[in-house]
Amino acid sequence: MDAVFAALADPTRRAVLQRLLEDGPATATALAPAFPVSRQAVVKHLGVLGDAGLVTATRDGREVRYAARTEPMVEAASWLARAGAQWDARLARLVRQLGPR
Amino acid sequence: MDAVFAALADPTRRAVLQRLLEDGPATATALAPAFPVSRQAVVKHLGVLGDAGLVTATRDGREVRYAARTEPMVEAASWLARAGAQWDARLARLVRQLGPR
DNA sequence: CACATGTGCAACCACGTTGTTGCACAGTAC
DNA sequence: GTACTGTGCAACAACGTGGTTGCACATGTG
Repeated sequence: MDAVFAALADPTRRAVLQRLLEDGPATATALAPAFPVSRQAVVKHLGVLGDAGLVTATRDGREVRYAARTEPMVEAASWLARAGAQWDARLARLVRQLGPR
Repeated sequence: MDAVFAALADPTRRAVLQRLLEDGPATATALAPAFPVSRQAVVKHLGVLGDAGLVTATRDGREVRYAARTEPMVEAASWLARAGAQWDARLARLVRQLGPR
């Protein structure tokens, strides 16, 4: 949970994640030019996202293809919903959608 | 948005927030003994939560009473829902609940 | 083989974060 | 006024983060 929120706290990282969600899997090298940082920086970001379970890396020949995962996002949303359900009708509705777990 | 996720990334901070959500407003001094850190540390955490809009501070005599706000939590949940809606049915349902904004 | 290209590793820097302690200051109570 | 208690401010240490660069290594391609 720590790792998930921490990963989402960086704007570049959120942008990388969105890109993977929208355009599908990609390599760090392919991703980097779309962002104002070096390839190495993107690799580090993908590492952080990976530690949080938000992306998976699969090797394909000499390339490493990164893909987004939604599971941790659901869990994060679930935490938010449960924490605030008592005080916010919208979050309470989300709890009913996601289940109390 | 950065500030909200960053604030939620720290476990102590999430615990403080939960405490405020469950037991209602409280002062930093009253809160501190419940956590394994000094009062000053709690004050700093409340400051971070405040910068993210997750708590508000209101002065009452010589005391400062902190209260939780759910608005940023809804926004964070909304970001998660919209980002992953395309790939996760649960998140897509949340988007319908929260509205596309 | 020789060459180009994608990855990985390491060092390094600047800066922010989390936590501490110590002390000053402001209200409240006697 | 004096004493107590809640806040605020500042300095400091330790550590993590985001970013860079440089170079080695692995894997395809001519």
